Amino acid sequence: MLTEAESKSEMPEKKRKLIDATVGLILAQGYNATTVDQICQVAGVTKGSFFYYFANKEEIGLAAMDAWSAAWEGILLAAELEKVADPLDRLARLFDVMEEAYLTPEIPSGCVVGTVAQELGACNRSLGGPSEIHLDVWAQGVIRLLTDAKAAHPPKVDFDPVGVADFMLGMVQGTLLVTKVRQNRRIVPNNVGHLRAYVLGLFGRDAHVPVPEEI
Amino acid sequence: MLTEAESKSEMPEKKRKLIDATVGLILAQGYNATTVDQICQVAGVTKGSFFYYFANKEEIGLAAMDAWSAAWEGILLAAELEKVADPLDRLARLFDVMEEAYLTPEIPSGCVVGTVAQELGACNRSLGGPSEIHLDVWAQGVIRLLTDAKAAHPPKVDFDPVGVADFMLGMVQGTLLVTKVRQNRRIVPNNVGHLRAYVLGLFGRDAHVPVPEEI
Amino acid sequence: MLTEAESKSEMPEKKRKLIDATVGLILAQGYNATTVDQICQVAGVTKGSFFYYFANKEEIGLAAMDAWSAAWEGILLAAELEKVADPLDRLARLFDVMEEAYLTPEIPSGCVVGTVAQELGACNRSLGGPSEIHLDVWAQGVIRLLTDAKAAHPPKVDFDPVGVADFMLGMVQGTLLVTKVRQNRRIVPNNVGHLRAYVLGLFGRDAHVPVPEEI
Amino acid sequence: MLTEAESKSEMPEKKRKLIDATVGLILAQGYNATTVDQICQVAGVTKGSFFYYFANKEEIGLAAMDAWSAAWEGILLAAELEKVADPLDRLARLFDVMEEAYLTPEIPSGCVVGTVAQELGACNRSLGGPSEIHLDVWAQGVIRLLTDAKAAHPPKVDFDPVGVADFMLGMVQGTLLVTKVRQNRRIVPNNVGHLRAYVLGLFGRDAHVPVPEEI
DNA sequence: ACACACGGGACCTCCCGTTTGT
DNA sequence: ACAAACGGGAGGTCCCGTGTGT
Repeated sequence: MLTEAESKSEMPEKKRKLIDATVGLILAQGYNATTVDQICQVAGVTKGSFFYYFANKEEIGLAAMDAWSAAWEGILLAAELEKVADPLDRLARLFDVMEEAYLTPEIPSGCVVGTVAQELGACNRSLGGPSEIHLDVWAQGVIRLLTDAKAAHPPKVDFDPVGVADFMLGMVQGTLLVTKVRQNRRIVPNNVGHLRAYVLGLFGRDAHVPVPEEI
Repeated sequence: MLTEAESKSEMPEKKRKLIDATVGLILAQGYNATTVDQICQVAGVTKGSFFYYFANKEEIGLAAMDAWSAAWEGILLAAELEKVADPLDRLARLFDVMEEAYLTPEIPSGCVVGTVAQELGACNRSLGGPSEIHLDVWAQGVIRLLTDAKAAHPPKVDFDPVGVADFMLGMVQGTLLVTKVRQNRRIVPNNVGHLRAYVLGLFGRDAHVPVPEEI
Repeated sequence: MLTEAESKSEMPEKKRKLIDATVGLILAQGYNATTVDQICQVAGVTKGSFFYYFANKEEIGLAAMDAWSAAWEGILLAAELEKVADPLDRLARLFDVMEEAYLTPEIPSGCVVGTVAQELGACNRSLGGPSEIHLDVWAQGVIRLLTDAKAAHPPKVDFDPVGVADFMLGMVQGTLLVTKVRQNRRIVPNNVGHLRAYVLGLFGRDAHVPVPEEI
Repeated sequence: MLTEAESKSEMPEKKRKLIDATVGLILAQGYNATTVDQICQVAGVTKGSFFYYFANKEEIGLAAMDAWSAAWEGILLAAELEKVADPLDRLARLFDVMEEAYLTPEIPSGCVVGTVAQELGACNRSLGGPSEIHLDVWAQGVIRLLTDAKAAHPPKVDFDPVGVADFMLGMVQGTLLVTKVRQNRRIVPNNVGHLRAYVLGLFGRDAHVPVPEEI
């Protein structure tokens, strides 16, 4: 989603602060409960500026999702997945990156895209549509990894990369949702562990199934 | 959650209609976007009646979650899981029931509890707390099944029933979330299929991994 | 105001409780802030009963004022003013009775009639009118005392009993108002003391002017 | 109370109109019966503007009391009390100013502070507290006058300036209350007359006791 | 590029009074 | 005589977005 003419780095500071504030508020309260005034207050910016940069609340919702996806891409880039030679190792590395990212305290738990999808997916397509696309883009990345791995390592049982990617997407979103209500990230390593065990297991590669004493 | 003195069946009709309307609206738009006026209109009831039965919007939110959980328990009861002798078969049956339920067109897709949890879990504990409890109750039922199955059938690899139940909970919630944005239930059989394959696989029982041509 | 066919003593208990609750609530919060539901709750009665005994909220407001005036008459009766032979002594006794009554902790401070008069006097004559009459009835009683005293004891300076009664009425109402905000009755003896000193002074009778160390 | 950075003269016009409207409405109907919509309508301002200037109804209640007190200080300032050399003459002049002010038809009869005190003094301290303070400030001004007068003119009988100021405060508030329900100001000169006679009498100075034919 | 003032409508809540039934 | 259910509307608050000016 860095297709915008104006990438986040070369963005006016006020605009960036507004987006950052929106991301934080959506994670904390969801989209509907977040008000424009709140965003402005947290960003330390007046409403005049807000409506200069964004035509309406929806637009900053889109921008927040874009920023969120870009941040996630940044995490993957920083992980230098492409430097891992074997496609299956690359896939395995993805699970580690995910677990690490979702446990980093500096990154608020939750997912802006998933939150918007849950709240508006069914009733507001102008935001729900883009949220769906963001999720699909995420899934496509995973599909590519799975396909490459399949090409390099014939799986023990045949599977559809699309289906497994959807399975992983659901797992991730559900884990973040439960994490939010429980207000702790305890289940992250557990859920990612089981997911890794399953997916790598499809390739016949043994992965550790999480057991009580570890957690 | 049928512990209330007043079960849904012996409830005043208007109250029942209000709760039903709320369930539908929360599934469609989420909690925050649902207004009291909307609920009344859909239920065909006046606001005077609404506030006779519910002190405030939060209270009907709680009632909607209770009704939702009760409905799910009703589905499990109707499935007569307890009549399945072998605990592992019982567990296997659960996946079938889940898949069937999430695909029944009469039951709107999504989960009231999960929706409330996503929107309010982190910022409104008076609703977030109960939503968390509902999720935990669901998980506990699964934990029981897993424990019984473990007792009857030594698993191929050891696992923690609590962790696996959390994994399943996350999977279910995430699947419903993605289903909502995608506006179709195509991933339900896929995700439940993978989940079944993984969990039964822990017991060494082969389950069919979903493949493309089936979907 | 015992002209009602049904005096308070031979009143149904529920009706009496409703009136008592109303008196207390008006003293505590005023007329407008007092709701019918509140009255019912404090009285331990349902709304069905309320609207059986009173056509609307205004009517119980009138009844509360009547009850309040009746209670005050009861205090005067109990004080047996008429047994004091000398009219001026009778007048002097009135001040003592007032001071005592306004300091009795069991009697909530404030005046139902004055409160209604303040809130509705200018904009709701159906309650304001009767409140005015109640005040006038009080004043007339004082006028009688003053007139009798004047007849028996030629005053040092001539005065109009009506004017002095109004002065006393104003003083009493103002004192109760200030007492209410200050949330203590400290000024009661002070103000009644000055009032007594002035009125008795008109007759040349020395009355103690309140001084600091007493209070 | 002119300590606010923003005195009424340099206030946005809409804000001023809102306060003026509130003052008028509180005098006419009291605080509780006055609605925000009414205030806006009388002021010729929309609700959007109202809530731009005032966070809530309470806040404009405070502002109305401040404005009212400031207006009264303005009257005293205009009367140039401080130019009267003799402290006792100054005190005497205060009675004239009061009588004059309370009889000016342009100034609506009643007292915003007293009205709020009566309605909310006992049950809403966020408004009751400030109303109490306003009354105390008024009393303190009188205490100063009485103390100065005592220093310059040894009184005939000793008295406590604080007690006499409270007496005067009660008298004023009560008079305004009765004036409101009677819907005429006839008792103002009478009550102020008696009050002046009493207070000046404490200094041995003869003041005219109001007699019938004058009124 | 940004700040302030403003408009108007939606939303939750509450409250008075009525209706229906016993 | 009383209780429960209900109707409908008003009130306080909030919130998105617009205008005007600099």
